[in-house]
Amino acid sequence: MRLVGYRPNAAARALAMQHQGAIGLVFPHLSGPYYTGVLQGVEAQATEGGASLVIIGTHGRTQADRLVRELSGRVDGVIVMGRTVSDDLIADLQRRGLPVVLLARPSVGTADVVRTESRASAEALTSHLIGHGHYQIAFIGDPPSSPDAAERWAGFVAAHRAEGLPVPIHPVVSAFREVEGRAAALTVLASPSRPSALFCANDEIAMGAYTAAVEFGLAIPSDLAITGWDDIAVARFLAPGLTTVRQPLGQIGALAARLLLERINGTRRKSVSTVLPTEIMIRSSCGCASQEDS
Amino acid sequence: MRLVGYRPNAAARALAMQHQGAIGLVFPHLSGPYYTGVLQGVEAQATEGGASLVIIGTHGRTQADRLVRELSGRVDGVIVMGRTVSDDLIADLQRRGLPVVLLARPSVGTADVVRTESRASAEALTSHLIGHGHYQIAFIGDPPSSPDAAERWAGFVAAHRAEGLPVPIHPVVSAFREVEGRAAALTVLASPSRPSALFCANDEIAMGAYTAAVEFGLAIPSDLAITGWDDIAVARFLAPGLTTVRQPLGQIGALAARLLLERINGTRRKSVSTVLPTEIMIRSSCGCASQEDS
DNA sequence: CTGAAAGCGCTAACAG
DNA sequence: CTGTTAGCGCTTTCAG
Repeated sequence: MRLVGYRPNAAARALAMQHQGAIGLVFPHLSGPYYTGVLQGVEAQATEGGASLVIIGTHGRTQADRLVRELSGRVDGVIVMGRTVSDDLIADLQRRGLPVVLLARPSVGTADVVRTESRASAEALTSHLIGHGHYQIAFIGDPPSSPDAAERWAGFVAAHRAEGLPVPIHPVVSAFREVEGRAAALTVLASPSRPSALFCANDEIAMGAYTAAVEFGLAIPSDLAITGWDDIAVARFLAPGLTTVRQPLGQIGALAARLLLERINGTRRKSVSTVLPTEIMIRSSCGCASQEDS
Repeated sequence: MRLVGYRPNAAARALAMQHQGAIGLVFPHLSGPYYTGVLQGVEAQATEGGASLVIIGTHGRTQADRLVRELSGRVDGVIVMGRTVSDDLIADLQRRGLPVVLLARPSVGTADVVRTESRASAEALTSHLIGHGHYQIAFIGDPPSSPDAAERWAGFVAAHRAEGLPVPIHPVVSAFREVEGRAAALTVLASPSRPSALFCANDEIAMGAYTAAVEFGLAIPSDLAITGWDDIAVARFLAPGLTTVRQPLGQIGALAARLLLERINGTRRKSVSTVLPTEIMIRSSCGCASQEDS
């Protein structure tokens, strides 16, 4: 049997070997550089490891659990990002013996976890703003919707406490999107107790805040200081340059994929939890003197 | 047999039904908003149509054909973007009866094709620059590497011809990336016959050109006019606002996915070729007076 | 060491 | 209308 052009049937092989040769990635949605940055890392490592990558966005759907359960049948393991599916589902997948890696998400059972340091950086960044003389800083974001946002909020609060300032009660709610960030910033800028600085939970919110500042005729950073999070590509192109916190997006995804593949290949048995470092990128929007952007 | 918690085995089902319940997407890479914008549209329509989405980036690999051939066994149809795999492979997939949709790529056989209008817009945009008094315009991009870039170059050349200007001989080569755009712009700005305008094949190249202009101490648009392509989110945040051409990224991807699903479901038999319209977004970098960005 | 046979878990065709 | 059986194409085991 030396038939040239013979193509093995993937489904038959998968059935016989009980092995799909594919991994799954579950994310909330794909808008913005954050998720796509992580996706890049996952994609690279998946093909590197000889596995296909099946992706699914939950888009806040209520039936996300059902979709992911269905997905789980066609893959050898799953990477779950943020607040996409219930803890129950994740526990269930593990119970069925499916390797699961959690990304930017609280741990469940024995699943491997990949996170980035958020709390200490948020505290340091907030202290930095306070050091610039800001005593009224608004936090724009939505902690309940995202574990990462929750940690940034915690660090934000901690800095106020450490500096002996009144502890902020609640954030100005905004999803991680530019339009919502603009709306939230407009609201807070119109309030009687207008803050002198905005701590935005990510760079897209910060972009919206820039727009809002322009609409209010406020100069950044003299009238209003702004900080972001993620250090997306545009951060250095904003005028003035956006002070923000860089996360190694590609590395996060790559690491998650590698951990998953190790579990699938049986290379590793004990679960690991990794926290990747972040880096505060000081530019001008926080009030620091303009300098060569890096 | 009313066992609760029964999970059908996807591989067995796929084998029995000769139907994978999945579609594939082949792209060169995921960097930048263009491909991820298209991906968003594909992802949304795939889950909408009840199909899983398997993605693969070729990253300029020489073995891209092999990878995609392997992928083709696990899906019911494939969307192929740009210059990722050989025409031979595409023809081969069709021969095996696999539905194929081509995206931003010349047609092969009976495959459905989704493209955006490029040539006429490029000609109009070039004429616009000429209308601003520019007689020395450099095209930065790499036509051979991308069918879209090739069309933009063709329109660029056509405009020179139509306006009775010397016809440009060749483009300044740069991949669709910011760093390469900056390098290409630096080269051309250092040349003795420095152009007064840069027609960049996409917005990321244009961003690199902005950086290069700053490094040369050139003011945009008075010393150097710049245009881009795609209208990515940051375009309006650049200072000055970037004049560019908007493509409906999400729609492109969504349409491709729908066409593929129609073929898979057998809803449609005759092949279609769609050209989606683009829109020139005039901001300030071309030399037009600053105005409210939209 | 080579070749036949028994699943893998499902669907679809077929009897009863 | 319900219950049984024969594949789907591969891997793996077991005889020969």
